Amino acid sequence: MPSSNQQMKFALKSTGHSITVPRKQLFKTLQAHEAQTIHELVARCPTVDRATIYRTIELFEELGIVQRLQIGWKYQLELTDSYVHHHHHLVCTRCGAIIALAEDAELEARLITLAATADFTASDHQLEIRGLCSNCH
Amino acid sequence: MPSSNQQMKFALKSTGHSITVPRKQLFKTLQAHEAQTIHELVARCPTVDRATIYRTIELFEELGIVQRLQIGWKYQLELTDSYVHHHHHLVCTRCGAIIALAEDAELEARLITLAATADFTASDHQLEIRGLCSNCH
DNA sequence: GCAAAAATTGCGACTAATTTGCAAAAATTG
DNA sequence: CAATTTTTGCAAATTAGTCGCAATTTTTGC
Repeated sequence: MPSSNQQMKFALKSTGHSITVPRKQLFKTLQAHEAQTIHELVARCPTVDRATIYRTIELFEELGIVQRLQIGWKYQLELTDSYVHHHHHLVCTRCGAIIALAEDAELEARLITLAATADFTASDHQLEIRGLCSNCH
Repeated sequence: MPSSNQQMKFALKSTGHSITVPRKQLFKTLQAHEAQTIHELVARCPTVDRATIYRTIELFEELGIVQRLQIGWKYQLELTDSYVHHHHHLVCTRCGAIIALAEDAELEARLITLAATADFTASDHQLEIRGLCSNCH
């Protein structure tokens, strides 16, 4: 099984892109956190220029490596299902915690079926559940 | 049953806010479209100042009247479940169409159960399914 | 309805976020 | 390794979002 690192390199190579230091750096940072804002990413990669970060995120999105989530006021970035285990998010509306929720076969199956009723071929999805976490009950 | 218009007015009044022309205007525009970016909203409400739009959206979010979705590159605004029937979104990755998908009891029930297993009290959720619409198959 | 009080808006200035052009640097090719 | 192609960093330019404040609109209590 290819490591997600090799997978990322293949995604770049196979589409004619180079494997560069900033790209590896950003990928590593993305792996290190469940979800993060662009601002956090910029802060965590001090050696990479802001413009490069924007450009790389855009490329990673096109290649299906990262996706954006709207959680609260600003969007957050995280690796897609191809790079981390598919999961959903529990967002505590009181303390702001973001908790990963493992995928559930029953739920996923229902999704596909539903989409199909609208003659829609689902390839991917994203679910956010808001509420109160155990600490904030 | 109160019209969603009356509901919006009550939400403002009961929290000590005024009912103003710009607020009614924005609400009406939000009702007229499934989801729209701030930019579209600004363009569709030429008589309302940009700053007022941002302030109103912020207020509407606090009052639970609108919510943001991250679809594609920029966030989109839409009325919350209290104002339009609860639903989810099918987003076509080819043509960009956003299709509303009616809620499904089985799905909703599963969500609550899942959240509960993480000792999380769900109050609200948002689901986006990406894929290809019937026209783009 | 009307005048006073309170809340909101529009405007202009301002700060933050994102994009772009381009020469220099790094990666890829053979 | 030299030539070619792709990226990067930097600075400048846009675009998005915020803020202070005087003018205007809403609301309140007759």
